Amino acid sequence: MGPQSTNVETPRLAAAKIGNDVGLLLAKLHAMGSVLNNRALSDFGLRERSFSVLTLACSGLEPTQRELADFLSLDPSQVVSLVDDLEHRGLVERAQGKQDRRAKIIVSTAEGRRIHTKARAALEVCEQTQLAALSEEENAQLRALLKKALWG
Amino acid sequence: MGPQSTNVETPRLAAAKIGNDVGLLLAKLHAMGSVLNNRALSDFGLRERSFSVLTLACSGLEPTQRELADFLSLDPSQVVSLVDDLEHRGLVERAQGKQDRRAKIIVSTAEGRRIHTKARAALEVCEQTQLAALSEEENAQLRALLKKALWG
DNA sequence: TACGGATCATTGAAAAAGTCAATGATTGTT
DNA sequence: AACAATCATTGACTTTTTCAATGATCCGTA
Repeated sequence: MGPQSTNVETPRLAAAKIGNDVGLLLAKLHAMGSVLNNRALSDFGLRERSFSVLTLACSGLEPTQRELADFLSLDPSQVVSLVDDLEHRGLVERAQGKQDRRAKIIVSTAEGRRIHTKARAALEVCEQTQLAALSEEENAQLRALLKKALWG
Repeated sequence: MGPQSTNVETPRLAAAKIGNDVGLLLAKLHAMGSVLNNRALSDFGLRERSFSVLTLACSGLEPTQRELADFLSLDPSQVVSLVDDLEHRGLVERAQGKQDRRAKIIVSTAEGRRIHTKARAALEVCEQTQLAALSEEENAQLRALLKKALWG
């Protein structure tokens, strides 16, 4: 089955003290979610990565590619590929930076926003599936803790 | 800066509603942690993956390679490579499965346990760094939520 | 103003990781 | 005994990641 599996049986190995390793817990939960997310996003020709870029492009924050790279923890060259793809499909556009002419600002097209809205709805179903074991309150708590860990 | 960066400045993009996307939050925190972890583990010739395998090998749970693959969300062929590497360096050994002679049980050597203890200590420093923004209680809470989300 | 070092997007090459199908040994089931 | 299923392994293949080099542009400083 491999990395794609969504098998959620409780493995006896969870007993190992590795089950307290935050790094591994994050990796596992992320891996599990990625499978679900990418599966759902494939209906829109998107993957987690390109969806994230599209989301930022739709945010109105007018991110530069450098900012996208920083925020998404990607190499700048990876952002080039992702934006290339989205641009070819008419979902985003490169605009010239306002203060800095080296920078390119990524903005969504109307079609991009249309796709994004639908994809986002599909993803919310995935999140519910992924965090089904958590109550609504715990769900919010998890989000808050992750955000706090990231940005204080 | 790319995926390697440990720059933790609060980016203005965090304002985007993507900041509520659990998948992205997990990806980011995981990516950030991986950089720190792999950097620390390189002193021992390990990476996150091989450390995880070593941890399970040291756990006394006598995991088979198949169990390692399932638990770590890896393809079985990836486990072969990881165990090959650890075995060549004398940190683990392949033992014959007890009920099933097809399966190989991965057990640690004395040297493996020695390295693991030291590596584990180094990783705990990383975790503290990564989760510096969280209180001790929140830290435990995060672990608990992640574990609950994974296996209820 | 002009120089010099730094930053941006981009390219392309190289390394690493992930995916997948096929295989021999072994298991459990009919 | 025969059959399908499972385990570890191999090898081919694709994708992702990493890294250095490049031209354009920005900024600080002389």
